[in-house]
Amino acid sequence: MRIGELARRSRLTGHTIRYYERIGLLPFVGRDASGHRDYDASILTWIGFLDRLKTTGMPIRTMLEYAALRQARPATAPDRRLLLERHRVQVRAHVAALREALTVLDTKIAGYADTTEGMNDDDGPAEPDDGKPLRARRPRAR
Amino acid sequence: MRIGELARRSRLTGHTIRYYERIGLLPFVGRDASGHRDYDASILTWIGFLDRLKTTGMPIRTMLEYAALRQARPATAPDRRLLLERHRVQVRAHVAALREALTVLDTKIAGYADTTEGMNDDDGPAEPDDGKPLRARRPRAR
DNA sequence: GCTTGACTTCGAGCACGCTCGAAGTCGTAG
DNA sequence: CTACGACTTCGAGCGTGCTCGAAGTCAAGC
Repeated sequence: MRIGELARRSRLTGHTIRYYERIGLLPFVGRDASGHRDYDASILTWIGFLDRLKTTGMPIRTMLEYAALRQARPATAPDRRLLLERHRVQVRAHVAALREALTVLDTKIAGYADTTEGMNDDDGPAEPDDGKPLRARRPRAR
Repeated sequence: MRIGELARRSRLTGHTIRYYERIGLLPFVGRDASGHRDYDASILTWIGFLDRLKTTGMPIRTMLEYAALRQARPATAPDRRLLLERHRVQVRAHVAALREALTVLDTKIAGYADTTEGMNDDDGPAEPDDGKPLRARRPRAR
């Protein structure tokens, strides 16, 4: 399979596939007689998994770690497992945050419920402020 | 309240607060005698709401739309409602995608379950490929 | 009077994840 | 022989959302 077909089937662009190869997310695949990338269908499984990881917000840098462990073949399984487990914790937290935010959204929308008549134009009362932070600050690693 | 205190209480940085004001996400607030921004505690409610929207992945550009409707005071309530409802649809879809990806993650991790002994080093069999796309392609508007 | 620290404005820079175009090669169809 | 379309490499550019530093002002405490 050449890059064009893989692009169609993976719903990535050729450009993105080459980019992924460049950064090491996709293996450096062999070229055919004309110098074109020649993919095995099994690559779709890997891309599919990467896509899931992407969906869950895993940064490329972490996918690279995982990919590297996979490359460094044998017994890196425990490391990979740990990596995924750690990520799962974050995803679950993210889902929880989303669900909470969704209920806020629901409430807000409900507040606009009959507002065709112009009520509730104030986006809710100012909450009594307890001085507590709105959410945890996450300083960025540098 | 000056910007420092607001920063602490909102868990934003002063820089970010000024940035938000610059782009119109926060109102242009009055300055005190020394030229310092002077905030009312009610701003925390707005920032808190923005934070929820951010959590749900709403792009700033959309928050700006909402903010603009809020400014353009009276009867924009139906528009704001519509905006939030549309966003809610997307958030729900995102949550669904996350949950699905989570089960994939669960399966993967389960596959590594007893891999302390070195089994399952292959990240799963290549799926029989049906030629169907992995997920919908979303061309970017330009 | 001087230092300190919290603020001000302004504009540049950064991290991330692509996205795209230029210029060239290759193989097949007409 | 030519045109085409699909590919190749390379490197620059972009959209998003901050992040940061420089240079200056101001008020309070010593």
